[in-house]
Amino acid sequence: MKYEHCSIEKKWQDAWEKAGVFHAKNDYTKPKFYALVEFPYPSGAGLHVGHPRSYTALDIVARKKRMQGYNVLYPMGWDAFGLPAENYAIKNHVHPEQITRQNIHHFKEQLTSLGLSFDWEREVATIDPGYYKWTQWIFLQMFKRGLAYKASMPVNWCTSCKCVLANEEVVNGVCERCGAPVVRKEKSQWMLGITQYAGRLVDDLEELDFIERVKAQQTNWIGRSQGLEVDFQMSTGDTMTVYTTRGDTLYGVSYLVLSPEHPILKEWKDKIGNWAEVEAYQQAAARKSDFERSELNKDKTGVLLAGIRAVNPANGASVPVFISDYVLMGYGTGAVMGVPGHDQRDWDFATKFGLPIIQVVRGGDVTKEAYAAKEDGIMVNSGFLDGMTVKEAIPAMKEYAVKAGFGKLKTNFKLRDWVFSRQRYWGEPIPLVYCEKCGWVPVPEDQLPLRLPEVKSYEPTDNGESPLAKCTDWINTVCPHCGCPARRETDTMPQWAGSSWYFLRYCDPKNERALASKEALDYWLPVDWYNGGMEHTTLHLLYSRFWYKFLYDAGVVPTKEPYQKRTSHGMILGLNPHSFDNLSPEEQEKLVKEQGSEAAARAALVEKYGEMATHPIVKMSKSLGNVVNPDDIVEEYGADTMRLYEMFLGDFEKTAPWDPKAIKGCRRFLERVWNLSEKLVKGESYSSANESAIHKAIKKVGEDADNLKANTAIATMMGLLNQLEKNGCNQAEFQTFLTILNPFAPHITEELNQQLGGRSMLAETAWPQFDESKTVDALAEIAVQVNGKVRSVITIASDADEEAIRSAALADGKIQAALKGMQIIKSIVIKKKIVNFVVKPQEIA
RNA sequence: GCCGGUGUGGCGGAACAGGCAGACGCCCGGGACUUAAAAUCCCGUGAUGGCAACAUCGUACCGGUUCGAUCCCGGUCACCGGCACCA
Repeated sequence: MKYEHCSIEKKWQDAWEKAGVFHAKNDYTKPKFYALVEFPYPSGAGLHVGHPRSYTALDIVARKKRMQGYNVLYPMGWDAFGLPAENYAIKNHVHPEQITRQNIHHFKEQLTSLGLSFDWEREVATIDPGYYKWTQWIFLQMFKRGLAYKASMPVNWCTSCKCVLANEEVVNGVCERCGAPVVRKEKSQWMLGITQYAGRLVDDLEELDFIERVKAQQTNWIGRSQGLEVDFQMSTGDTMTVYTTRGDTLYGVSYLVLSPEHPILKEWKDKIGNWAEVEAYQQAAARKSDFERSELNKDKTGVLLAGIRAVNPANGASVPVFISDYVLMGYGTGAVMGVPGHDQRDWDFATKFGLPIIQVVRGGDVTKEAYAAKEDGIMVNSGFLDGMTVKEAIPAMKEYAVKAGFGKLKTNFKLRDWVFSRQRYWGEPIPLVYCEKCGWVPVPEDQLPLRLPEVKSYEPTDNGESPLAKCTDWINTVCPHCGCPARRETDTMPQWAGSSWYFLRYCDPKNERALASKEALDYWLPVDWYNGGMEHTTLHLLYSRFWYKFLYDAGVVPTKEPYQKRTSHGMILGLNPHSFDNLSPEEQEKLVKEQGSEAAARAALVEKYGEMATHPIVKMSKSLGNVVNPDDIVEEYGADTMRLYEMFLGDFEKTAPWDPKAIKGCRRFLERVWNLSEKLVKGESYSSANESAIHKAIKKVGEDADNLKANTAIATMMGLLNQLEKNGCNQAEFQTFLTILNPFAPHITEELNQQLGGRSMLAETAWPQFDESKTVDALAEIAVQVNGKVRSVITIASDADEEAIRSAALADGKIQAALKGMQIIKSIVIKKKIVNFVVKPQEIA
């Protein structure tokens, strides 16, 4: 028989579904394991080869855990609200739901064809009213606790999506989603008070098993700094508070500088001698985008506030006051003290405006640049701080400032509150009503879900209103509180809303009375292992931790943190067909001949295709024609081959290029497994000399599967197969081999197991045990070195003692030759590993 | 600039409680089978020298610790990712 992957894979996918082997049990007495992958946005493009990398990795973990007797929850769903479907709907005049449902159907077929062991009974979609009822419910709980509030403020406005964005959605001044420029716009928006959780979101990372770069990135993004607020007496009679993390440099202050948006300026209007100039600067600053203010304008500008002076509370010195757009209103107090000797920005500003530069930490040359003092720098010109190190001076000044009454300790965060409204149609309606008398009033919980109304046009508007604003029948309602006429909120929630809690719904997806039952949440949470993309670190991952912590405080969920372990897969890239390195040898030769040299050939490619041609490995893109469609791979090689290759192509956490040739190696492996099985069926192969190799493989494959090292697990099984082919094997050994291969290549292993007379599915077979004593070979090969260089290898019983090993080494012919005329000074013997003789030439008597 | 990560054959990558560097696979070369090709199977494959046994050199670079370093320590360089006028 031939290995026909198509029929075999279909057969077993149907069999698993029929038997329901992947359904999580509602038996809360069993040990549980909750494995989670990020649910996809069901785009029209269908599955990308990147998706299965994550899904297969945790599928292997989930399948193995099931075989080990765990009650495993490995669910899948759809993050189904979102702009692409809405934009498609606008263009083609179909309802976004219709196109989204089609895409979901297609995605599900694709996922099923990969043999992923998702529990489809627990499938969820964020667009189901039965689901978004609870998204709305959570929002209302936040509203009731003051965590959702409406504020008018400058927001990020995407000029193409015609919609506001959260700070996390703006990347290098452009929209994270569509790449269009983002501008500032003053708008009234619903906000979520994530900053109230900033401290906990940093601190609680510590006890979690998250990969380092995720922790670092979140910590960075939250950006906690602990410093001091210092009050300066002003000539205007009031005080100005500045924030600093470097109180130790207070003696080095030569000016103060405020943000041009600082509200106190208005109050000082009459006292400022050059108000017209100040006002002109304010207006110029307001016109600049954030991007211009930060990226393009490192050159310092500003205006002196004529007639205003400030008094340094440390030494009584009077210093001038400026406004400059290098100071941000949104951080700290919107005012900073200028210490040009030790801060490069202040140095640039002071140099431009001819302000004094006072050195307060010894070292560097402050006439040339600011000296960024290290912790062990010594304070000078700083009164009572003189002679201290910077490290000592920081707390000393804090203590002094607090005692003297001009300072107080302050912690600041870079994290901003979450802008939560979107002016689009295809999102969850915000369940609030505005009443002239009562203000914002929640839609009563028994009226949830508040459904999206049908509209004629999904087009976003230029004036910044949601498409729902045109839907007058829906908007006009009565106040649930007083019964007066009232209007509904027309903005919708961002896509991140539904994905902030979806993993809770999987625990109990059909519950109509709660987002999930208490028992289910208590049993399944926290998620034991969550894998997802790095691009979600400061978006989805941070947002969902915040929602979860809120629900913890509200008594809904049982733990402080939602995810015990977080890993991240590297992206799958493609080969660049325009790179010299990826040309065939013939093409390379031809091009070199044409251009004269390899360097010239490379230059010609860059000339033709741009700088891109210097990168042999690039993101897959339609324009390069290097996009790989998973369906094609499944059809040609089969899902098992696809799974193996996705896992074998490199270190899971690193980016890796898809090599269309290398996948053949995985297919060959499975064909050899198939052929060996055929031999066994015919009774042509037998032997049992493989015991130790089998036990080693069970151990190694098991450990690797638990540690996201499927690549080496597969290499181990390839090595084992090489041995089984060479030695021959018996049926029991082979079936053990099939069992450990099953989580990786589930279809072919089920089929062969059945052909060999296996009565139950491997998916329901126990993961084999290994015997530690049998993983040890009776004989060990030991390298023998002389002065650190390997001169020979001896084979000796593994349990030989040091003396026996030494004697055996000394008896070896090659070693005797190497030791001739040498005197052994020292010998190192490490059992089962190595012998090293340290020698020097023998002294001649 | 700050934070995190990574540098190993022609390629993807193994090996890190310090102990034979290059597992496994791809590519490539040779052979078997075939009328032939594909597929399959066997052999070889870090570099240099040698018919060979073998020798020397090799884990980005410089230095240190050690009997012994891809691994630990100090410094340098390059690349990737994140943040960035956050005081």
